[in-house]
Amino acid sequence: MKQELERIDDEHAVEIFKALSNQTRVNIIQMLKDHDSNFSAQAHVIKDEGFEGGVCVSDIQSKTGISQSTTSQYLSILLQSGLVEMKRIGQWTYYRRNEKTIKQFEKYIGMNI
Amino acid sequence: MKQELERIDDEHAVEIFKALSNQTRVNIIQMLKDHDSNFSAQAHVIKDEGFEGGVCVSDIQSKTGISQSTTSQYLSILLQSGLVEMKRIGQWTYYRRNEKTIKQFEKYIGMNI
DNA sequence: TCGGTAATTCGCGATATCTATATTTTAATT
DNA sequence: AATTAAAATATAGATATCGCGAATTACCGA
Repeated sequence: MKQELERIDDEHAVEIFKALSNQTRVNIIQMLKDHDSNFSAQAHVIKDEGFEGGVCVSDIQSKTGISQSTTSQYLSILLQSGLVEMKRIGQWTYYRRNEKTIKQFEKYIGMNI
Repeated sequence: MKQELERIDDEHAVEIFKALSNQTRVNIIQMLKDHDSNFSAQAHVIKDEGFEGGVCVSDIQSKTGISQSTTSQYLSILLQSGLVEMKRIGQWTYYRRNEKTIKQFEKYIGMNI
């Protein structure tokens, strides 16, 4: 995954635009924002383990309505772009938003678009 | 072209992300921002005619380095998304940024991404 | 009306994206 | 070791994007 220590450059920005140029992937980013209301109670939401806000693939999949494999691929596209980060714990892979990148991206838009 | 009277919805946002998911198109948006330094003097920059900041296709084309037909297509994608607006004057078609949409887009990012 | 220049549209092959099913990998459980 | 569940990867056909050259349209000036 993209390690955006500094600011986002044009190439990285285009990669993010690509990642967001699909309605389902935008939905995923949005539902991860409200993970509490979207994945409460029974879902495999990480509360401890140092990965707050993380949601596992199958829970995301059941929300999107698309297949498991597509969900997995879409998550890896989002991961590649840096918009989300992931952590594998046991047999689950948890994804959550990477607010740092998202903030940098916002800043990029304001300054470069 | 998209007439964004109100705020941008998800569908429109995805269209804008698609428009920006290409380096050349991002370059065009950026060079139109600095139209003064990019297209000074000799260029067919509109100073009057009520379309300040407008640059014609051939001037944009010579800056991008891609073919004239591709430039034209890219501009129509940007127009469709609402990121730019255009005005035909005589045999020239002038394009300039649509700051209103861009501002709304920025706002969308901040609130919905 | 006839050229000439600007711009759009058309047609195309190459490449990429979309999204699914099937398979494999990883890890937990019994 | 066998079973089960989660997730990733492989494969594939349909569709979309990329970017070009060629053809077409639009508009000017002579």
